[in-house]
Amino acid sequence: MIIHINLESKYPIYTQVRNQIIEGIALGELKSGERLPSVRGMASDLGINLHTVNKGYKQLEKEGFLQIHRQRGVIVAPEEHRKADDFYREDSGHQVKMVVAEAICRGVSEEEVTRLIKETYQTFEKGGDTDGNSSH
Amino acid sequence: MIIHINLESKYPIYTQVRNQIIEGIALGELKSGERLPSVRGMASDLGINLHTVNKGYKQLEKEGFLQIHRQRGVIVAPEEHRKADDFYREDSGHQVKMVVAEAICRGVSEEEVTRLIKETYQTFEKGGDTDGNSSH
DNA sequence: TAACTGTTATATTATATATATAACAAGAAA
DNA sequence: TTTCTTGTTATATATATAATATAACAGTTA
Repeated sequence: MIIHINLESKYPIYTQVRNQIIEGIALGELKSGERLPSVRGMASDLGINLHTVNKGYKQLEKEGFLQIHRQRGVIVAPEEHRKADDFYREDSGHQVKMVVAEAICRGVSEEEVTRLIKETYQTFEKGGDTDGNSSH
Repeated sequence: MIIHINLESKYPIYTQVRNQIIEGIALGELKSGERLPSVRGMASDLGINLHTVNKGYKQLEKEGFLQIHRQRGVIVAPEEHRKADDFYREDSGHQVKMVVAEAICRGVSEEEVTRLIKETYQTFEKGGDTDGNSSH
């Protein structure tokens, strides 16, 4: 999977790495048990420091998306391990709250937001999906 | 309108101020043309520095939510002035993308996300709404 | 044995956040 | 007119975060 770093982004580099790995899992490009590049390999590919990659990996591990073994490397966690927990629900609840608040302020209706959600789901799920992310 | 600052939050103080003002507008607590406390007044109320308040106000002005006049103070911008533009659409599109990606990774269905959107809209719009934020 | 793994430690640089204090200029109110 | 209030600008300081660089460590794998 290919990750693009935008040095002009308002998001820190390790967050861009984190986000794009989550997108990769959602797209089915990264499957449970699949191995990710080593921190040195990924850093070298992206032209960034290994500690920056490590910071993104560590956050993903804390959030349940990855499993890190000191010598075996980094793999995508099994689905059971990344189930929705209270931390996730609080976090996504806050994000949705702000998206909706901004939408209301800008005169964007619930139907428009719902359509955007639907379209976004489709962009993630249209392709091949062999990791059990369908039929939920 | 009452703003609460959480010094332990992962969000900077000026962002908390910004977010809660947007929530206030969405809730109808803050109406178009309504005046906000001066930077000094708000800072004093919250026990923070006036520059921190100013930073939040400035961002909201840039985003079209507020209008700032050098001597007259700060007012909520009229609805026409805070219509959805390309910057907003790109920004909210990215936020929605990440919310959906995380949801898919955690086995949360489109229907569940849609329901959360609906419930969030209701929490904002159930009360009085006299600022034209209905029927969109 | 040699190469590779994430980890830890130390150091440095740059940027972001938050505060403190002072002064400015223009509008509003007395 | 004088006084007060407004956001703004400037300067300075402190702290936290982000990113990099370099080196070494301890197991795993080849």
